[in-house]
Amino acid sequence: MYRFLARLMADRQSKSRNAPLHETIRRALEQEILSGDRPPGARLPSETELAAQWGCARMTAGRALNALAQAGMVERRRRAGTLVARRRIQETVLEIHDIAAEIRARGRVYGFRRLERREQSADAEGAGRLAVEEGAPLLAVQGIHLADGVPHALEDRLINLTVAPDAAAQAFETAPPGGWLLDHVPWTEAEHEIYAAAADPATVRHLAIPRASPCLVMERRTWLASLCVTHARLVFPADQRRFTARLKYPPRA
Amino acid sequence: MYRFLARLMADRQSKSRNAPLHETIRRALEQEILSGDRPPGARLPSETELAAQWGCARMTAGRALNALAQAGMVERRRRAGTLVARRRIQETVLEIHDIAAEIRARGRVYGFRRLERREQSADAEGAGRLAVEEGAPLLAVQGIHLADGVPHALEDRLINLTVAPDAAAQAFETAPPGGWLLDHVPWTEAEHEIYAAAADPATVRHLAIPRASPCLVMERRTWLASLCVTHARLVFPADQRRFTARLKYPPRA
DNA sequence: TCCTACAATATGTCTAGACATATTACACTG
DNA sequence: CAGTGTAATATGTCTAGACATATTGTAGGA
Repeated sequence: MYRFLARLMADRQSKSRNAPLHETIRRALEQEILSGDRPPGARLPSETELAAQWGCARMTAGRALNALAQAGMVERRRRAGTLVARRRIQETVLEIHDIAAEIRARGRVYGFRRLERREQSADAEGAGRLAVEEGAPLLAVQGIHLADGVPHALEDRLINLTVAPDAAAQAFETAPPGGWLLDHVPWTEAEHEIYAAAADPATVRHLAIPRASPCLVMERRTWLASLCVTHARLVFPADQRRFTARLKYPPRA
Repeated sequence: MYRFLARLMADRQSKSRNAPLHETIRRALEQEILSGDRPPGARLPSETELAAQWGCARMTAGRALNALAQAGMVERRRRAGTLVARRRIQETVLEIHDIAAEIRARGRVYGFRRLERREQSADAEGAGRLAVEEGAPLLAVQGIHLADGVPHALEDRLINLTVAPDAAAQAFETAPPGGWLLDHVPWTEAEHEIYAAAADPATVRHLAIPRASPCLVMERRTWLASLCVTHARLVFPADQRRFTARLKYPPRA
């Protein structure tokens, strides 16, 4: 009833005339929080109060508050109300692309050269990297990613053949295992680790870089439910790769 | 009407008896997508169809679909319907905490020692780092973060005094600028950059590490609307820091 | 044949209710 | 004074409608 009234009120108070009401309310609250009017720990109006203020249904107000909660800006607790969040984890979104895509995006020609391929039973190291029992069948692949024919990264990969038996039929001679795995083996979880390290002798040789020069290492472990599918260690010479991330959301001012 | 009926149906089909219906529907659809039953590009049932299938209101079905859309698993377009997403950017969430918090979380004592503090006009380098005009008033602070008294990271920071004039009154002798800024200057956006580099002579001296040893560098730029508030460069010896990230969401199987 | 108008469709937004449930404040009791 | 039971409160979930709007397929016209 009187739907147009709520819309009118919204229009009067918002800059962008076409934004939906819940978005307008969300922005208004966000503004109050960012400006410092509502410091951390402060209580926002209840859904009922907001609904009255904006002349809308409770659900519309709730939607705005839920959006803020999902962004981590506020915390909602029954009976206690909606509180401006205290803890400010800087949650940042890192977009990790395929190496091939990354190289091509920079206008360079991508290539892959396999160094080694070995089917084996998991030794202690392999078992640890893949979180499987010792003796489980593994496929170990080592290769180099090339940009314009120049070594760009060294890849050291283990594949759990119990989970991905089809991988045993692949040579991975000129195409890296990463792409094939993505296309053929489903996964539900992934862990990434990024750190710096000095190049070890093998890396120095394969990437043709100075002895002990700094490298950026990325390790990725992929899971299908509770089973580890694959573990990859990618070593980039320091000047070849950096990770950039934009903020996901302003947690507070 | 017959609210209990929808609940009954939901209970029959879901494992966790107490999950809300929209969550149950979301999980069911997610399952179909992850299992490959609905490959990328495939169409999910429309809200109306889902509502009929589950015996619920259209809004409840829509909520489930919206959750999937927000997670990037599906794409929703009017008239076209809800399609399983194609593009698979590996969006990973990196949680970047305060250094002090990070150190204390490992049960070590945190400390900070200021090395240098200089108010100055932006030179070419500073102007570039803060994206301000040359000559703008800046505050440059250099210091060391300590864990149990041992150097843990070298911080090199620039603060835009035009945006954060109060910073000029701070000494930052034993407390790093980062914490103060977070508490006193609002910001709306942040950029992070992570890369490896060899330690330069100054870093070697301050951190007491071997010459040219590998370091992990994090640069952070913080913005308030369109104005850059501060730029920080944190240099960690390779063994002192690594970034770990968990997958945000399974983009697909 | 190409272009346009129109109808069908699916999502987007919103309402005004309802009951469910966790949490808190407070009064009451031992 | 400490513990307990209870009522109030705010969120959580859901319904059965409504109108809005973007997009697509199709039929008809130039």
